[in-house]
Amino acid sequence: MRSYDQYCGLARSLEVVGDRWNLLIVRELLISPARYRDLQTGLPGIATNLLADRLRHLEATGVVERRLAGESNAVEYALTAWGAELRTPIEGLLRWSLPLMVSGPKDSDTFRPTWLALAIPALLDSRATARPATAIGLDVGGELLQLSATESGFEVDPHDGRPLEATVRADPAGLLGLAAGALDVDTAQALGLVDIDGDDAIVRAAFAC
Amino acid sequence: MRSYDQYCGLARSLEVVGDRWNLLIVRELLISPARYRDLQTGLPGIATNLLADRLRHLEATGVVERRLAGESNAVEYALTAWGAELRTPIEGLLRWSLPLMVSGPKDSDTFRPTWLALAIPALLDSRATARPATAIGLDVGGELLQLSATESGFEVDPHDGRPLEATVRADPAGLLGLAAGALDVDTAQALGLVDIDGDDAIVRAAFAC
DNA sequence: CCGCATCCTCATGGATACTG
DNA sequence: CAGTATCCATGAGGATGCGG
Repeated sequence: MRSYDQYCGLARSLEVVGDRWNLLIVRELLISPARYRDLQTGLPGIATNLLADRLRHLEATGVVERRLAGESNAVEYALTAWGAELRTPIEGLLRWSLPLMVSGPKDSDTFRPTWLALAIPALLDSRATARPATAIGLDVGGELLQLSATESGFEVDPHDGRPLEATVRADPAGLLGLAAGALDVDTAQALGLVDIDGDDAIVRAAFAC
Repeated sequence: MRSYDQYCGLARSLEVVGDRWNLLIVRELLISPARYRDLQTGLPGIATNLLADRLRHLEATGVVERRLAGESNAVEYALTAWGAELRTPIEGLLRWSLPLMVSGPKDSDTFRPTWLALAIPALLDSRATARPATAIGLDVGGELLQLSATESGFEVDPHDGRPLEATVRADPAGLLGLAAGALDVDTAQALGLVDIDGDDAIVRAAFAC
């Protein structure tokens, strides 16, 4: 990134994360630390030279940490504490993007259920008042995720095998609509966007907050 | 901007505002609607073909509105309601950028006092508890701005001529440090970063919230 | 003047192949 | 697996032109 040469926080932020792919790499690492190969598959379409380039830049600027993890001293990338603070502006953009998402995926779009691990909490937290202590399974695209309420907000993680109070088989766009409050459970069911297994009062409570 | 082809709100946001200069154009328009020429001077370094290109794109995507204003039917650009909602993620990036700003401006950096109209409220509001009803003058780079507390948060605008309770002549980096709480008034004065004219208790109260 | 459009050059991005 | 190297396509930057 060529410098903007402006003494402005936004310009300086963009010199660090404004280049193409940078924020999407941060997105992947906010979901979880990852290997080089994981990043390639989580970022369909990125050229390998660009990924290497961006990772070097993000490491040099203090956003990303490169470390050797595990038995085999495998290369692993993770966010630094400062890099993880990008969660807030990214959640802001996720909320802002809602009008762009309601139309659903294009045919050419790839979709990874793990991306919901950022979007659902961002949408729910922005309107949360009561927080039921709930663990709900989200079966989206065949992958089972787990929505749970914590003290600090909502979390979506890979299902860890613990018993779930209900399971929602859902279409990605429908799930976002529910999380944003743009859609209620009855309508979503009527439209065939979600299919609830178990007590749907639990699901209603979680998405009605 | 070439599409990322991902059904992810962040990716779709970036397809709208992720290209170089886009968010800086939004910054200028968050400060105030502007003419083409105003944007050129507020965005030093932008090529005129790029500015025209970006404005077309932002208009086509519904972020910016182009309208004819004033006597002479002069072309004016302003944010749409949706575009103005970018204030939240931009404020997030402004807060995130603080570690990049404490070192002060480079020699090659340009600086425009109006940029503080976004940064100061973003930094103050993130830690605001009590809000004194204060109108403080900010004399930075020779331009007089006015910091005032409203119900919804802090505002920085061009000085409108009304009486000020105090005036702070300040260095940009010092002012950001004060707003972020990284610097207190005594230290800033001792370092010669700020020079207070009038009752400095007012200034202390405003920046200590 | 203002609000762009055109032209040209050079830096960056993208796709693919290849390597320690 | 974790990247480099290479080559081509695209986009950025700067200068200039031009109608209103």
